[in-house]
Amino acid sequence: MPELPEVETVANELRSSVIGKKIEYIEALWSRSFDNRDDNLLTEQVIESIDRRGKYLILNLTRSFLIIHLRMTGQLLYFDNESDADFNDYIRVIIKFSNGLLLFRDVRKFGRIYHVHDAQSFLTHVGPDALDKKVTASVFKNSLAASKMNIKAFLLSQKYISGMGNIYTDEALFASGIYPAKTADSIKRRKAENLFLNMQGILKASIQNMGSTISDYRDPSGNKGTNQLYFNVYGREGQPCKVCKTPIKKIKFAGRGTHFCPRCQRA
DNA sequence: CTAATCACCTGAAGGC
DNA sequence: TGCCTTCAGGTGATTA
Repeated sequence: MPELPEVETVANELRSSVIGKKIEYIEALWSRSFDNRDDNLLTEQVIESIDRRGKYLILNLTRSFLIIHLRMTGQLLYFDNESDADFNDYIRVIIKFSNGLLLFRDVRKFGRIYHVHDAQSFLTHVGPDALDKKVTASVFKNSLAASKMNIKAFLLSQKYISGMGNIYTDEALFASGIYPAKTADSIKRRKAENLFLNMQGILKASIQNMGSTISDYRDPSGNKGTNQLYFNVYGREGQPCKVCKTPIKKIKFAGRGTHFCPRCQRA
């Protein structure tokens, strides 16, 4: 479900609701949703600050970290009053503060909350965030030039840059006129720079729109995003391309539903 | 190194 | 109505 803009929206909302709150207890109703990598006590720890890297949320606690990945259907729902929460509605983890409540709701149970002592080493396999300032156009172009992967799989991999998912990858490739199966190292530097700018522009615009809601995504207040109103290819199979009127095609590629305009994105 | 498939889960939607 | 298949904002392991 959530890609970089949705996770960023969740992070921003959580910053305004749970920073400074003290954990009273944590309960995992579905044990696999909470990976308590050690039995360190979380009780009494305070959420000091919140970071994000790609699709990972990082809650910096007094002495350790909670790292959260929402995967496909995960939601973090915040309540000032416990009486407003429905504990039976696919709730997998309960985080109770001395004042306030954070519920991890996850229909498909793919999401995870990891309790770790070293956030950096836990995330070593995750590449720099797609909006990180150190990911410059030149860094991006060089990593493309060094890879023989198709560009769709490259952007989805999280290894070179993190945060891009199926929606924003399809949208960024359309905006750049790049065929999804094109090899990363075959994209000319001019075109690669264009892809970089489109990718960041699309991500930032979606953050402005509080992310995209297709079905499950909600922010911690239960609100949907509105960025889905501006998709050019995702979910538009058979509808006319907004640029050239050619019907948008959907194929299975890199293991995912892949939307593109056969005319604007020539092989 | 890259690519493809399965696994982890549940629910919605479409075909018959 | 009901059954069966396919698909879904993701990723990690395993197999070619």
